[in-house]
Amino acid sequence: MAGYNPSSIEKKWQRIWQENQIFSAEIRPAKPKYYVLDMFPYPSGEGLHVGHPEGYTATDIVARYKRAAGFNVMHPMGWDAFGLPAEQYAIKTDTHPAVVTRKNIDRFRSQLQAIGFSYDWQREVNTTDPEYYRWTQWIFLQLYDTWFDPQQQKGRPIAELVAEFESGQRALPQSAGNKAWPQLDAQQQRQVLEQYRLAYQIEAPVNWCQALGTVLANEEVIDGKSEVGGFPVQRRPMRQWMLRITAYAQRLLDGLDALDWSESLKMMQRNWIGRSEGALVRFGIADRGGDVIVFTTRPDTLFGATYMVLAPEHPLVDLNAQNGLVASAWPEGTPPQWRSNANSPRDAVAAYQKMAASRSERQRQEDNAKTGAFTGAYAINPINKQRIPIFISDYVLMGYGTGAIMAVPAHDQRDFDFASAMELPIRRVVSAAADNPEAGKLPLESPGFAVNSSELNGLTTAEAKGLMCELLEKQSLGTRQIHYKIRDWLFSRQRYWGEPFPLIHLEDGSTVALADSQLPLTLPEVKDFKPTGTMEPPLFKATQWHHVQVVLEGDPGNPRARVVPAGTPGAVAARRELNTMPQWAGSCWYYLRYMDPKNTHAFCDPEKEKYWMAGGVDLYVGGVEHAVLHLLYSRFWHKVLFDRGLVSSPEPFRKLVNQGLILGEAEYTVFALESGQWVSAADIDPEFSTRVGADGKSEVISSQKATGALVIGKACDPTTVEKRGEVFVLKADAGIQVDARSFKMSKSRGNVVNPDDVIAEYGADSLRLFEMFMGPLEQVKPWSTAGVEGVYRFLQRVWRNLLGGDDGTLRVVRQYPDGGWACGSRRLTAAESEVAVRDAAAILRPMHRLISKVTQDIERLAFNTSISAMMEFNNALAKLTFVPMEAALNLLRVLEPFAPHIAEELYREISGPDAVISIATLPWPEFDERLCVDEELDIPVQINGKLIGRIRIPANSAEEQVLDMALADTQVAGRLAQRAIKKKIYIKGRMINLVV
RNA sequence: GCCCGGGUGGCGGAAUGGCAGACGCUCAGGACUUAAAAUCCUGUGACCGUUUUCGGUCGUGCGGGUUCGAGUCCCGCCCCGGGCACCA
Repeated sequence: MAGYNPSSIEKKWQRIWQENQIFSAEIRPAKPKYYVLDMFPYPSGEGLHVGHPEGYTATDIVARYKRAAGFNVMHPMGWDAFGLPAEQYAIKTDTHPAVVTRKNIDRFRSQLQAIGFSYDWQREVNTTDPEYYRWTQWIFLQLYDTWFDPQQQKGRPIAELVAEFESGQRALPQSAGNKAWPQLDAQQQRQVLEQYRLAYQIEAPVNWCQALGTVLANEEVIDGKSEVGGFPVQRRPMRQWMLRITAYAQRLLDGLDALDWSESLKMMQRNWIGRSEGALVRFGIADRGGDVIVFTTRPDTLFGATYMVLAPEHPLVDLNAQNGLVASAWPEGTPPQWRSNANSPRDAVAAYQKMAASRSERQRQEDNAKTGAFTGAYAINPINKQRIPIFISDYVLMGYGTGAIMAVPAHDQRDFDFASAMELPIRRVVSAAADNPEAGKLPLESPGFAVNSSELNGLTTAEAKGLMCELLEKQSLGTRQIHYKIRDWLFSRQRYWGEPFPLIHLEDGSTVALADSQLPLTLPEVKDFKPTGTMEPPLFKATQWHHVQVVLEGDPGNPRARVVPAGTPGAVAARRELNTMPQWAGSCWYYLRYMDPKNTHAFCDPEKEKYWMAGGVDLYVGGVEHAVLHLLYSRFWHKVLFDRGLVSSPEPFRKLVNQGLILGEAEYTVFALESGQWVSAADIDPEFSTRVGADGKSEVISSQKATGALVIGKACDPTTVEKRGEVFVLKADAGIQVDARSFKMSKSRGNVVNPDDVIAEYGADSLRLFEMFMGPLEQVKPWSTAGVEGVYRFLQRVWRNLLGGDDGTLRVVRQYPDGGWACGSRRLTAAESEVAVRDAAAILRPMHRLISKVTQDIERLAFNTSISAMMEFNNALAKLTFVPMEAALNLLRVLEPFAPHIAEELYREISGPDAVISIATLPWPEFDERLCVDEELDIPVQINGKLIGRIRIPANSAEEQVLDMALADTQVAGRLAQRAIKKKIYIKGRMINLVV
């Protein structure tokens, strides 16, 4: 029998699985379902990297294990294929994005298939397929047709809102101008409804990225730059589509509690939603009337409010507005430090607004110094009627709360800093608890007891908050308020490669949903899909597609539009929406489509949804980078679908695990000046940057701390360094510290590992095995080529253990009913049979232990220790002369989820004509708890917690017997001498401790 | 600054409060070989003593505590990674 040669067996088995549909999932009501899901990839032009197969292998192991354990498993894969990178590439190479996308998908699919994942490929989905995005559009229309009822905390159909308006059960909004519903015309009714829909359009400042030619969601902007490409992003007013995710903020927050997700991930979502409890407080404007409303989380400190601050963009300080509060002359007695060398408040405010507008988010963050301008206006503190000055400052953000604050410098660091700069009064209203080490200091931000606060005095901070809210509410000066940081989701993009919105704009300015029968609304085939260079989307150029004739159907206040040929009676001219949806749209619901991917009547058959989604997806694995984007968006969509009765579970993903990043191979970097003289890593600036050196290899550049001289770091051979204490140093010069770490894989570093290369050299099974053997799934870990060789050697040993002894013979033996033993077709001699019996007895208990260990470890996703257990068992097999068939089959059965190709091949070889078509169809082996422990155990004996010796006992010995044996042991007896034993402790099967 | 993770040999890591370092890598020595590779065997936390069998001491970031017993639990620090951050 030839040795282990992965390339000759892997393709073969992939074909057999495919041809026999081994992994197809159909509803089998008798079996419990198990839905195991991967985050589907964005098929980039780069192809797979080793990070993809990490999570995919983990889910594949669980899928294969669960199938064997009697579950009906759904394990699908698909493509998240709309989006910017493909479009950017298409523009650069002047290829249609559809062509680029198709090519990338084909590449990804063949790469994934080469790894041998047990996907049900008949369920493959592709977000750019019109038959898929037809339902993305349809679900968007459900959002468009839903309003959020705050009383019921639930999304309801627009028709129910109309009914409530009609019956007068619900009051119309103020914008309806005191009219009743039937008095409004159709256009007015549509406008009222727009204010309630979960999908709505507004003209508002948005994140515009000139380089990408599109707007971006808040979540896609990091430090004022686009997440994709790192281009600058500006705030600009534009008409945009928004999704009212804020309505679901509380539901999204509450839903997290019951989910089996990591605490850190839940925390990220909680932070993003950003709930804070406080109050809205109304401050009257002095001498002028009107008021300013602020949001505060510390209503208890209202007596300490000594001034107010508005954001520079606040409407009340808009110098062009009618109702602005900025004074035209400095009030009498304005101190010079408030005047900022300006002739009037108007000048000061104008100058400050200009300065603030020119500062980027980044600059604002980096510079924490407090600046501002006095508006010349005063407000009245509603609780003590004090006159307090009103300032503007960019430390107050228009985007949070009301864009205005009451400043309490004694109990807020920022207010304290501003008050110090402007010489404003600071009034302590909270006294710290006695044990608080910060007691004497200001500002005091921690809770304590109210002081200088009239009727609040003596109350704890929590009590004072409550009482203040009551006082405010009684006098109509304010209300309790829960505020969320999360903003509505900006949902439109000015790009070509996305789902078109199924919406029609009428000439009267109202917007109407397209009729369901007209879905999918496909992207027009255009030659020129490039950004227009203006703020108009590329679809603007598809004039024919863009201008249409429609007829309206249904309730005139809430109609649907059908595009008809020109000249159709009743048709009116209209335009299509030209924006497209963002990349996240398709991934918001793909896990639902897998259940019924070819359905042309619904996004998913309700019966199938009920079966597969009961309790949600059972296991979802993917990268942590989607913590607040995809995972929040799809929870939102899911909850809307749930409210509308379209899905049966309130949360989509019951258990979620983030796989850890895989870093490049560990590198040792030694630093030197340009002269070549070594510099210790301890003596250089820890801020590195990288570049490509003259020899084409990547270099690290930094500077020498003492002199500032340029220092160049180059990779050095691990054999030239050694560890001294905490650090690595050069063997040649122990004074020179070397930087030792692993870097994120990147093209520029040249440390990217391509799975194709690993498969070509070691096979898919070794790739899978190593990815799992590296360490815990969720942990960040460095790649190691030597490690891949390690698992490859393990697989070779398994192969040789079963198929080739040292002399090249089959080593697997089986016993016939007549009691005789055979190795293949050869009967064993009497002497050999005796050996076989002994081997079978020797391996019995290790075999049960193996099954037990692997079973439990897969359940807790501890794949690395499962593999260790298999290695140990295989090492035990190597010590035998013969390998009993049962031991071999069980090893292969538990190996199959991890390394399926070799398991299949060996199974076929050793079981000959009895073999079933695939080992994957065999049930998972059972183990006997009693056979998992050895018959005799070595038990360590300690005296006062110190190891003295060990005794050998029968496994099921009673405590008393064991202790007697311990005391009888000569080693122990000698140590004990005649000291009295105070306490005897026996932990069953573990150890003995004698306390003297 | 706030909130999560995490710190165990040369490296990746293992260990329901019960023999720390499983398993793998690396390295060293040996066997096989004309030789090399591959393979197999042995050893591989540090220090000390015998320098061969063997024996001893220390050891899970640091300092304390609980416990018969702590890598594991509690308190206080240090360091690393990640997230959020002028969010009122």
